[in-house]
Amino acid sequence: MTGQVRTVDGRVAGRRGQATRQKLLECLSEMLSTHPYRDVKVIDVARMAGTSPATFYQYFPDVEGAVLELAEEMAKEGTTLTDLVAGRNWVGKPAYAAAEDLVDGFLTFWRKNDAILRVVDLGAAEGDKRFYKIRMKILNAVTNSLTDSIKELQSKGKVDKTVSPAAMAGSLVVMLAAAAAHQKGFQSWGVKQAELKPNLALLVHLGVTGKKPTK
Amino acid sequence: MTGQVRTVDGRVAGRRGQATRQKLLECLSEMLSTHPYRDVKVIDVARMAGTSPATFYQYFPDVEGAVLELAEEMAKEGTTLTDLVAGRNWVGKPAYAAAEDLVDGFLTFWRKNDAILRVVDLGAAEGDKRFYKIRMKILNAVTNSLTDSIKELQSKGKVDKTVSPAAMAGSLVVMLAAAAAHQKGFQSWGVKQAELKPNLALLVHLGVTGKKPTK
DNA sequence: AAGGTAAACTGACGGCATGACAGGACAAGT
DNA sequence: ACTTGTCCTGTCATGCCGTCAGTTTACCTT
Repeated sequence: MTGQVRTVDGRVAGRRGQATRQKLLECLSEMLSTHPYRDVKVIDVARMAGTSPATFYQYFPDVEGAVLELAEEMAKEGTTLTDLVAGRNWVGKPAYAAAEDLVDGFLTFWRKNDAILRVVDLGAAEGDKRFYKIRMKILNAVTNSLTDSIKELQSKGKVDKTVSPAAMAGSLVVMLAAAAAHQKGFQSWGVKQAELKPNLALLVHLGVTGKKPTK
Repeated sequence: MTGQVRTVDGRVAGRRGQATRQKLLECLSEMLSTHPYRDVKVIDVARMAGTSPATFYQYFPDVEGAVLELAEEMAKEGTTLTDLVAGRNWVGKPAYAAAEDLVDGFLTFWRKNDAILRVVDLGAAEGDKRFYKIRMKILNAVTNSLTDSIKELQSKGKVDKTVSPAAMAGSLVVMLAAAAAHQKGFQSWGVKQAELKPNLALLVHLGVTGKKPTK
C-alpha cells in the first residue's frame, strides 16, 4: 500500500527526514527500555536524538503514536513466529520437540522486544483498538496455526471432542506471552530459566495432544 | 503495626483527612477504569474529588504512590484466593472441580480489579519492586498452594519426578492471570467466555495431575 | 464559651512538557 | 548563483506539576 513516509502535516519525507525520524524511533525504543512508560517525555527523546521537541512533533502526533510505529515494525518481524508451529508434527516424539521449539522461540522473541510489548500489552488491556490489533497480529500467527494443529488431531480422533481448539490454543499462547513477560518473576519462586522452559513445553504438549510426551 | 495513616509531611490524619484521602483513592480508581494510565493527571483526580491538587499531594507523593495504595488494598483482598486451592483434593473426580473453581475465582477477581491490575502488571514488568511485590503477594497465595499440591502428588508417585512443582504452578498461575487480563482478546479468536473456562480448567488439571480429568 | 493547637485545605508561583507556527538552514537541480 | 522544496529550530501560549506560605476548620482544654 502507501509505503510513503509522511509528516504529520502531510508532507512526504525525504532522505534526511526519514533518517531523523528513524533516529527518534530508536531513541524512543531505548528510552522505553530504561524508563517507566509513564515518564517517557517527548523532550527527553528529542534531546537524546540531538534534536528538538518540535521536530518530534513533525513526525509523530505524540509519544503513543510513535510507540505504535515501533510496535508495527515489531509485529512484522513477529509474524515469523508462525514458522515455529506451521508444518510441525504433533504426534509422537516430534511433538515434544515442536513444543520445545515453540516455547524457546516465543521466550526469545519476547525478551528481545520486552519494552515495546509491555506498552502494547497495556494499551490492549486498556481497550485501545490500535494496540489491540497489533497484539493480535503477533499472537494470531501462532494461535491460528496451533488451532489448526489441534483441529487436525481432533479429526483423527486423537484429541477429545470437548476441547475447543481456539480456546485451547489461545490459552497456551497467552500463557507463553505472560510467562515471557514476567520471566524474572519466576526467580522469586525459586524457578530457574532452565526449569521453566521444559515445564512450559510440557504444558504446551499436554494442551495440544492431551497426553504426556513420549520420551 | 503502625496502622496510623500519615500525610506526606508526617502528620497523623484525622477523621476528615482520612475521608478526603479515601475519596481521592476512589476517584483515582474510577479514573483508572475510564482513562489510559498515561493520561491520568493529578488535577483531574483532585477535581473529581471536589478538592485541589495541593490536597492530593498532602496524602500521596504522586499518582504512582496513590496507585500503590489502591493495589495494597486489593492485595489484601486477593489473599483470599488461597481458599480456592488450599485443602483441595487433586485426585479423581474432585480434582476437576477444584480446577474449575480455581479458574472461576481467578477470572472473577481479575475482572473486578482489572484497572489496577493492569497498572500493577505494567509496573512489575518494568522492574518496579514495589509493584512487583504486590503482584507476588497476590499470585504467591495461589502459586505456593498449588506447588504444595503438586509436590504431594509427586511424593505419592502420581506425578512425574521430572516436573518442577514451582515452575508448573507458576506457569499455570501466570496463564490464568494473563487469560483474565485479556478476556476480551479471546473473543476475536471466536472464543466465548463459556468455552474459555472449561479449557483453562482442563489445562490446570493437566498441569497439576498430568492426566486427563475423569468425567 | 473562649482560647489554643493541630489538622485540613487553598491560592499562587516557578518550572517544565506540550503543541503550533513562521522563518531560517540545507540539499539538489538548473 | 538562483530557485525550489525539504528539513529543522526558536519562540510562544497553554496547561499540568509539585511546593509553600498562609488561611480556615475541627477539636480539645479549661
